[in-house]
Amino acid sequence: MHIKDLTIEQLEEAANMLKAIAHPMRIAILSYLEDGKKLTVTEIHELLKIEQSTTSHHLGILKDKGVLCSKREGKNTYYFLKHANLSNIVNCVSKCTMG
Amino acid sequence: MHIKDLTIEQLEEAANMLKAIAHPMRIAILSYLEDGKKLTVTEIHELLKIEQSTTSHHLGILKDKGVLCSKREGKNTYYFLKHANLSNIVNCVSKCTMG
DNA sequence: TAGACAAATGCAAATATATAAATATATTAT
DNA sequence: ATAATATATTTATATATTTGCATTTGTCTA
Repeated sequence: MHIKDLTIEQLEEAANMLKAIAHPMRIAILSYLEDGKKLTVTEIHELLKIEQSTTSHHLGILKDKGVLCSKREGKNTYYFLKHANLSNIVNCVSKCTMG
Repeated sequence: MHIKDLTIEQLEEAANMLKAIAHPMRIAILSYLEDGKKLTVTEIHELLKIEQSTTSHHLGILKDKGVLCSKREGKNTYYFLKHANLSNIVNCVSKCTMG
């Protein structure tokens, strides 16, 4: 199956995933979740120096659009990449901006 | 240099590129521009069956954000990928939605 | 069960985006 | 110069997104 054969629904799903990623803070979040790393909301909120609720909101968007998964452990909720190869997207677009 | 070392400006540039791509019609446009292919506005407008002005608008966004380049030849303007590896982004996200 | 900590949600204001219709500009041919 | 074709821009309306504050929900521990 080839990209050109995607239905409008599949194009929309792909667009929604990319739209979820297409935000400076959310790209930063993904960059911290490479190699199967799992981080809590608080850890990300402190790493990025943004509000807890804003962090939670961003994570919710990424989860809702199928980019991240979450797993509750006690008081904490760990977030991690749903598909390892999603790091490629961030790597690829980063490369375009870095060089 | 690693992704995590991106400045806020670079994160924003990367986000702007992804935001430009993150639209069903614009993903479809990129899928037609694989392998260095060059297409005119009219060709894309007919392939995608969307308004000419809408097509031009989408192409303008992709060009403005550094995803596409354009080259005028007579009456026609040909659009093509700025970086070949940008196809990877579309391929990657497509794979996630296809299966 | 009360208190502390972690995360998620509802809300509102500011900002950004999408679409199409109408119009404008650029290029070629007659 | 004028007409025809290809693109681009302007404009307006509708819709979506971002952010932080305040609040709520969930979980553990004393």
